[in-house]
Amino acid sequence: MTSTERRAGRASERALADLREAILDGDLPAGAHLGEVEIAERLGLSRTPVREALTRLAAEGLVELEAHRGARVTRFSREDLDGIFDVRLALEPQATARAAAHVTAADLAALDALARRMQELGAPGPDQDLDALVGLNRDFHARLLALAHAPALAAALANVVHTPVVTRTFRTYDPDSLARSLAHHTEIVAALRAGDGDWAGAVMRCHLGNARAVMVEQR
Amino acid sequence: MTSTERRAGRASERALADLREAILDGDLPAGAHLGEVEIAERLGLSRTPVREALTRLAAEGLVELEAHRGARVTRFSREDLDGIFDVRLALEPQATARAAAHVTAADLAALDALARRMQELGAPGPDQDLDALVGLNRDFHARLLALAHAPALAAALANVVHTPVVTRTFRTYDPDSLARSLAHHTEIVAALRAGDGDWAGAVMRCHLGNARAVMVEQR
DNA sequence: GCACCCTACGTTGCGTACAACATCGAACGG
DNA sequence: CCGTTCGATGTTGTACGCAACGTAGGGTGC
Repeated sequence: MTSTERRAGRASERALADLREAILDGDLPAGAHLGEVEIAERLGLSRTPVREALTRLAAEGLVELEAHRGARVTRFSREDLDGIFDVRLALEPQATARAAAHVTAADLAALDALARRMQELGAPGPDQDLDALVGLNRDFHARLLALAHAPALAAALANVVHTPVVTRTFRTYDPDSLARSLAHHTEIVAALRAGDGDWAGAVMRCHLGNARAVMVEQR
Repeated sequence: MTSTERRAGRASERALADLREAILDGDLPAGAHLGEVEIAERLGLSRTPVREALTRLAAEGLVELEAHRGARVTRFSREDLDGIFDVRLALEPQATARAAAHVTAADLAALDALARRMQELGAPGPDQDLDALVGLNRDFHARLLALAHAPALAAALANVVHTPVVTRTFRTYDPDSLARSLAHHTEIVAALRAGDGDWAGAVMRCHLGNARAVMVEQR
């Protein structure tokens, strides 16, 4: 999600995407040790592109590098998480409000489809699939952020909101909080359709407040 | 290339610090082309650590990498600058307000010294030294940010507020704006001394508004 | 038995060589 | 004379080898 995706022939790029995906999906748990040689062999590359990928992941904050002791997937404490929500609350409502000025009919349709699908998958019952929500949620927020047309704002968020934490915790939502969260998405779409940025921003603020409560309680 | 040079610290760290300083101080102007070999030879290193430094600078947004075409110092448009101020306005006042809760007498003394020195150096007359303000200003804001004890907030700002732009523009302040700006620093110290975070945050908001006006007008 | 040192190992950090790619210039053909 | 193509050249991208560093384990001295 960084703005510097344009470099590096396939190898380094692939290592970066692969590692990021593995971390975000939880295949590499927090605190896991990442050896350069191990990763390189697993991807069929040399250490060089792997090393570059790790450097960039470290800049994003997804991994931590210790001198001569390798890389570890970053661990987040409750305080870290709280600080992250402070930043999100300061920036994401503003971004959402701005999105109202740029949103097109096609964007609305796409966001609406995502929101509705999430409500289907999140509804209690045999068809409930909390894991599938993860990707959809990421997509929804990413689209919203892009619609703000505020690159600096997006960059600030991207380097702090390490979605692995937020992403993998849908299972920890209690039924009421989950229902609220999914309803917020739908309400945001409604607000954007009405062209009311203030409304959309306010809903996002609710959305984050609700999420923060779940996260903080969980730990 | 001698073994004594290497002892000073990790090569890539030095390359990173050196390059960042050169960009922030304007020795490397915006848009300047950065060749890996050229930098490597200038620093007496191989391309490897230089390359790592460039990768990290790209993640910070200070340079842009184009595939097989090298790195360039990032150029900022007026829109970019405006977006950066949006982020600063969303985060820095909050950070300043939080600093009030953690500030110690020693911190206050250091901040006060910085603010007073800046007022001396900024005052019109033969002793005026606008260039010296640059470093002091960076230091002041960095200390303030650290006092907030909010790592996520600091990280979000660090990856967006590319001070090169802000830093080198003290010469473009008109006398009134400059006087206001320096007075704000002093007032922030006063607010912190009074333990009034709201006041401190409000001053920071003024400070940024004033700076934004200067920047936007300038371009 | 305990503490300390010292050695052996695995890891990262850096240097160097080679390959792939992009750009620019000149020669050729229309 | 202009456009196109092919080669020359410089750059970045990748692989690999060596050295430095940190760590752990065994051995020795007390």
